Amino acid sequence: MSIQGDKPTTIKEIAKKLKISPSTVSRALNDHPSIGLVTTMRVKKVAEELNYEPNQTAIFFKQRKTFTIGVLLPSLSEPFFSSAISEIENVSNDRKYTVIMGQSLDDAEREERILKTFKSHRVDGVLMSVGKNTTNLEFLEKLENSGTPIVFFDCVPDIPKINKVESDLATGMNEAIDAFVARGHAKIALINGPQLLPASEERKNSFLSALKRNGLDYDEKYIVNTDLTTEGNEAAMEKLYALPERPTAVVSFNDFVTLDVMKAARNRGLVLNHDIHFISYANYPLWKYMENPPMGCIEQFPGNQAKKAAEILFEKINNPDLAPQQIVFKSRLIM
Amino acid sequence: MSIQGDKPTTIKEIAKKLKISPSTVSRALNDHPSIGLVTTMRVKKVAEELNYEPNQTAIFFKQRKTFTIGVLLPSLSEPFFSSAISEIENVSNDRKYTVIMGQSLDDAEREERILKTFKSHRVDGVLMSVGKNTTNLEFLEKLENSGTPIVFFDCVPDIPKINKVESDLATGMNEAIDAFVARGHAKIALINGPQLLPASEERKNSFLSALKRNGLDYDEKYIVNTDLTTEGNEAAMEKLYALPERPTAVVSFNDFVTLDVMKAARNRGLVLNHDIHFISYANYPLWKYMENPPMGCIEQFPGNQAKKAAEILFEKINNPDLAPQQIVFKSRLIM
DNA sequence: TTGTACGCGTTATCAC
DNA sequence: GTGATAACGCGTACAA
Repeated sequence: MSIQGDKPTTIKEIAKKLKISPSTVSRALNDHPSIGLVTTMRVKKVAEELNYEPNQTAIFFKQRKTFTIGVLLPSLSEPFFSSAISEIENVSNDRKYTVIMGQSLDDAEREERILKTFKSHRVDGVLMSVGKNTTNLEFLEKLENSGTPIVFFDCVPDIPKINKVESDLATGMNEAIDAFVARGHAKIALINGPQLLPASEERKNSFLSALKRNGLDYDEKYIVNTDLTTEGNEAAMEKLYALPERPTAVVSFNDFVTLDVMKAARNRGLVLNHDIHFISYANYPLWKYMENPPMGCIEQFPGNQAKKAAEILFEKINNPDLAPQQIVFKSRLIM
Repeated sequence: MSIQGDKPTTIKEIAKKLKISPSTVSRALNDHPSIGLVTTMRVKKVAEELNYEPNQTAIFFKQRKTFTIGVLLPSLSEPFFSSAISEIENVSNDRKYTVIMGQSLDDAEREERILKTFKSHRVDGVLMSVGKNTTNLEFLEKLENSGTPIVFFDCVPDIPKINKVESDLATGMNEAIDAFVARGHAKIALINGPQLLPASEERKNSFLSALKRNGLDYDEKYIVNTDLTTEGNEAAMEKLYALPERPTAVVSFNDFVTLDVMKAARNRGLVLNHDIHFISYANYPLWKYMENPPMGCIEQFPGNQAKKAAEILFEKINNPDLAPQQIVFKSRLIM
C-alpha cells in the first residue's frame, strides 16, 4: 500500500541520494572496474532500496540496439508454427533477446505493415515465413539495405543470397512412394494443395520423380487438387473415389487435408489401411492415438527448422558480414 | 545495390535538406495544424524520398509509452495457448499495439525473469497465465505498484482486486454428468490432474457437486489422479480398469490425458462408446475426425478468454482508474 | 577513482 | 507559420 509513485527510479536519483555523480552510479551499476568497491556496493544497495530498474527504452535508444527480434509468421495458432515459435522463444531467451510477434494471416498488406512496425521498433533482426499471397518482395530489399538481418524459414522466397532454412519435401516423398511400392501398391495418388502454391508445385514434382524412380507410370487423373477447405478436401477425395481404377495409396498435402479425406473415405465405406492407405505431410504426431491412423507421415521438423533459423539470425546479428546461409532440412517418412 | 548506409534517416536530415528546423519537420510529419500546407507537403515528399521512418525507440523513450504489451504464458506450443496468442495478436494489431512474448514453461524462476524483462522494456501492460509451479506472487505487487496494468487469464491467482478472466469449469462438468446420467450411467469416474493443482481441485469439487445434484453416491475409488505424463495417464486408466465395479463413464482432465486413456482402454479390449464413455476437458475440436471420439468435450473457449483479457487490458491502459474486472466464462459441453 | 559534458531522435514549450 | 531550446535516461570520452 505504499504511495510509491508511478515514476520509476533513475540513476540521477540514486546519484543525488548518494551525493555522487550520475556517471559514477552508471559505472558502478555496470561493474565498471574503475569504480571503487565501496562505492559500487553503496550504489547497488541504494539501487536495490529504491527498486531501481534500468530504463531499457533509454538504453535501446542510446545504443541503437534493442536486443529484440521480430518474428513474423502466417499464423500463430497452427501447430506447425506453434512449435516454431516455442523453439524461437527458447533460443532467444537463452541469448537474452526479446521476441516481438506478428501473424500475417496470409494477408500481404498486413504482412508488410507488421514488418514496418518491426522496423520502426528497430528490431535487431527478423525471422519470417512468407505468407501464401505475398508476391511483392520489395519490402525485403528495404529491410536488407536498412541493415536489419533477416532469416526466412519454411516458406522462403526464391531469391539468391538470402538467409533461409527450408524443408526438402522430396526426400520424404521418395520414402513414402518407396514404402507404398514395397507394399505392392501401384495405383498411387496425390492430393495436392492449390496449384499456384510453390509448396504444391514442389510436392507434385517430387511425386512425379519418385514415381519414375520406382518405374511407375504417371496418370494425371491421380493428381487432384484441393483449396484446403473441408469441402475442397472432400471433393478431392470424391474425385479419386469416382475413378474406375481407384487408387489404393494416397499421399496427401498435410494433416488437415488428410483428416478430412480419411473421414470422407470412411464415409464412402472404404476401410482405412485396407482398401486405401494414406501418407500425410504432417506437422505433429497426433496420429498415434487414432485407431486407424495414416500408414505414415512425412515430418518436416518445424521446431528444428525454426531453431536453426533463429541461430543463424543471431550469428548474423553478431557478425553482419557472414555469408548468406542456406540450410535445407530433409523431410522424413515416419511410420 | 545502393550504397545506402546503415543509418536510418532522421528528421534532422530532412530539416537540413529543406533548410528548415527539425521541429517544423516533426510537426509537418504529424500533420500539426499550424504548419502550412506547402511545407507539410514538401516535408512529406522528402521524407518519402529519404525513406524516413520514425525511430520508435526515441519516441518510446520520450513519451514514456511503448505501445507494447507483454504476454507471458506457460507454453507457446500448446493448442490452448496458441489460440489465445492468435486472438491477442489480433486485438493488439487492431489497436496498433505490439506484442512481446515469453513462455514460462511452468518454471517460476523463468516466469519472474521474463516479467522483469517486460518491465524493463517498459511495456504498457501485461497479459498472463500463471505457471503451475508459481507460489511466490511478490512479483505481482511489484508490477502493480510500478503502475503497469496486468490482466490474468485461464490460470489466475486467487487474489481479490486483480483483473482476471477465467473459466468456470463447473458448468461444463454439470452438463457432462447430466449427459451421462441421461444415458443411464451411474458408475461415473473422474481422471483428474495432480492433486495440488487448483485446476484439479476445481474439477473435483464440481464433479462431486454434479454427482450430488443428480442424486448419485460418491465413491472415492472413482476419482484417480495422473501426473499428466503418458505413463501417469495409462496408470490412471489401469486403476479404473482394475476396479471390480468398472466405471462406464469417465470425465477426463484434458485432451492429452483423454487421448492416452482412450488408447489404454482400447488396448485393454474395452470398446469405446460402448463399454466405456469419455467426456474430456478439451481445447480444440480435433475429435470429429476420429472414428470413436469421446462422447463429448467441455470447451473452455481459450480464444474468447484471451480476447476478452486483451480488451480489458487495453481498457486499463487507457483508463488506469478503472475498477478491477473479473470475468468468468462458462465452460460448455459440446457433443 | 570520480566528475563534467555531450549526444542519441523526438516532441513540447516558448518565443518570434 | 516557424525556429530555438530543453528534456526524456543513459553511457562514455575526456578531464581532473
